[in-house]
Amino acid sequence: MPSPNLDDLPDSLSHHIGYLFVRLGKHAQRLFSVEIATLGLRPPHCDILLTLADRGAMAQVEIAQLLSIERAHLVALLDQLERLELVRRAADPHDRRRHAVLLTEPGVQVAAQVADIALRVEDALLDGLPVVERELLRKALRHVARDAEEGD
Amino acid sequence: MPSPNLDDLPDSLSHHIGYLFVRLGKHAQRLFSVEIATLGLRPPHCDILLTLADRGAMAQVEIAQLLSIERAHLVALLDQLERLELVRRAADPHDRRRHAVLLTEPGVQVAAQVADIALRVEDALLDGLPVVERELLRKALRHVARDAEEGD
DNA sequence: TATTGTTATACTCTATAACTATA
DNA sequence: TATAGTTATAGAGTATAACAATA
Repeated sequence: MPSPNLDDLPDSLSHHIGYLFVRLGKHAQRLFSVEIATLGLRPPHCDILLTLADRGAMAQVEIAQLLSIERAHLVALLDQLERLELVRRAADPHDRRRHAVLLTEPGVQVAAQVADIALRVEDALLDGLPVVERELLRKALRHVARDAEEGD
Repeated sequence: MPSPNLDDLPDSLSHHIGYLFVRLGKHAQRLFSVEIATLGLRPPHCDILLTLADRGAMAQVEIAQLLSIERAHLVALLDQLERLELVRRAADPHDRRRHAVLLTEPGVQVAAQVADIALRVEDALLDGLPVVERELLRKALRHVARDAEEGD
């Protein structure tokens, strides 16, 4: 569903930074979701692929903690990625409870495509914002996101 | 579930403005949801209360369009608000298909409480950000949110 | 005993189609 | 015909509890 006109909303919403975060988060997700749907993926799949591309093999519990995905939910996501042959679960020789999850050859390539799509989406999202302000925005968002961790 | 440490994530996520929007949107929702839960409310209920406080009586279809809530979903939300006696549906004399939705006396008071909670949540969210940067952030977010409307 | 992966369950949000009563 | 409110259904995200295998 499209976003409503910002100026028709009450000021208590349209000027509220928390509301704007929620609204823009949904908008960004929507733009990104449309693009990656062509690859048969949804956002959490992409978080996993990008993380494995960066970190190499990880246990499921490690992926879950890092990405704030419930251990229980991750199971189905990895099943789907395995069915697409983008990741595989290997035995961990040191701890037979664990599965080492890693990218396959096509998984590496799709992860690169996803990173590319992410850049294009950010560009579309911030089209009207001058580059200098864009970088100030990035800095401010990272600042607030770091502060948010303290309260957890 | 708490947010993971930003710096443990791959740069493709931790520096991506779209990802930060999604992440901060969820964080803001979580903070706000905890506060309003004491009133028996969830975020969409609050959007409705604040809108009615600003606009006065509205038809359901108008609320739905303004807040990007599905007409079908709005029905249950209003049922819940009616059960809490915060809004009521009145007959529209000009069009008997329409219901004029309006705040009750307690509804007006709760809407004011919600607006107050929203301000406190924003303050908690942006605790570490200097006021000047806070206003620059608000301006940038509103800019991006307005641009987003064009693509809809 | 605690941890890893798994299954099952439930609630919210979102999206869609179809029904009714009115226009 | 089209619109307003309603009902029902389904997918996705999130949260919780409980189980088997392993540490």
